[in-house]
Amino acid sequence: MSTDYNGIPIPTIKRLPSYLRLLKAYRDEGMEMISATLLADELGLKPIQVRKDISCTGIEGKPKVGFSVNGLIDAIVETLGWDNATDAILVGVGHLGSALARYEGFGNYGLKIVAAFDAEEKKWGKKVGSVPILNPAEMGTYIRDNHVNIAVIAVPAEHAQAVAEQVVGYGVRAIWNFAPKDLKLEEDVVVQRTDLATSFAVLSAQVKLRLEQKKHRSGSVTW
Amino acid sequence: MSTDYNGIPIPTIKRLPSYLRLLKAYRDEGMEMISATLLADELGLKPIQVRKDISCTGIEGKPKVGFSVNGLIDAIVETLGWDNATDAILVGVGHLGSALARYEGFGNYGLKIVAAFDAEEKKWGKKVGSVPILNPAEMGTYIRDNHVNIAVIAVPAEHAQAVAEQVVGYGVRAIWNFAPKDLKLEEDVVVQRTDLATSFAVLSAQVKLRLEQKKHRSGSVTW
DNA sequence: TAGATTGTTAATCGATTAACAATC
DNA sequence: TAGATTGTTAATCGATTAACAATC
Repeated sequence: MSTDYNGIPIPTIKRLPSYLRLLKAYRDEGMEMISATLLADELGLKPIQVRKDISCTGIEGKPKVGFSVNGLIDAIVETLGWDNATDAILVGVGHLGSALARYEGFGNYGLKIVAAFDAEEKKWGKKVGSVPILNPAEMGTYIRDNHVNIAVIAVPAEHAQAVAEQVVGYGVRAIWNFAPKDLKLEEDVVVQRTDLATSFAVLSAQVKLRLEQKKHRSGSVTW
Repeated sequence: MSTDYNGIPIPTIKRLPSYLRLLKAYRDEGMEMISATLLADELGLKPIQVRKDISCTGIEGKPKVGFSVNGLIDAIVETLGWDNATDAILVGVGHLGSALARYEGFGNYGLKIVAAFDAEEKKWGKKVGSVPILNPAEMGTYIRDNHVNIAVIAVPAEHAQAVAEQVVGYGVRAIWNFAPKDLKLEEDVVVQRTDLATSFAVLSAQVKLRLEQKKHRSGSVTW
């Protein structure tokens, strides 16, 4: 009975949104079936990897034909839990927070930012995009009354930990953290950090590596 | 001679910025030596992993004492190639692009956005933060004259591929792509995608898994 | 039918983790 | 000295990839 199921591999989960985007584009072009081979080619992946990923969604294909585009779309959406929209609050309406509040793509992910909170009094009562900005003092009431489970944190790094603890105290179970700060929270709170530094680190390290390789090569033989 | 060196493991690279942030904070508090144990504890990692990561930077520690805080900071900065600032251009000054242009943290990563380009004529000549917004027609000249190697792309998904090809044509060697689109480019162009969908996918999948586990548990035995 | 594509099982690869000797 | 911490070498774990039979 101790299945100890850890869900779908995280690398697979990270690729699912790319499949989904592509599939929706193909669907809009009227395509009904699609092969893993084509998806792989389009995304620069190996067909076998795409098939493995797809198998995680529980969808089965037909040899020689491929997979149902609509079937795959539904399966991925369901696998990611993007089928029913989840309400979330945003904390911190600075430059980044504003951009997030105005971002229209969240609907595709089943995410809806229903309210924003900011420490600056002059913002209270205003809106960012279609999202009302409220006084943080109302946060607890809001979270409890609206059964909000997810908080998007876009406050300065030095306030992130405190804000996180606060919203968790009010009942939030998952945090999407845009502040450059590693949060320490109870085990059972899901935290996902989206960090520009981390992302850029991979880019710069690769650029550096390329430069060194080029140097090495030109230093030895030219071919 | 065929070392076939692939550089530092990507998971390690992704953790380096967290170490760096923490180390800088400790340095500012006057700490001179730090142990992998403490770093690990602070970030919720295992000491052995921190030691392995640190060893990738080439820094050596002293048994019982730990590592030099300043030495580690320098080594990480150097490993990531964040030691000398790189000029980059930003393409696309929408909500997200504006937030990126105004972001003050890039200095810490050795990244400097020196110019922005946007298709909207009314933005030309204006500034976003301290970054001038220019006519995309000038992009080629700008990139070549200023030897720009990195482009940050924050245009709508449907234009991302075309913009990427364009800047690469002008000499850009690395692209930080914020558009929800997988770019197909020559092998030797470094591309890093920072995608809200991907990030959120991991969060939602984990939330979904937790809910299912909770359901299972309450369905069977309570313990 | 022949050939492309699927799904499964096994092999490989790389990162994490464990064990432990070296050392300040 | 004793004990904490390092660095290395080996074991484990998990994801990717390969091989191949099944099938439309």
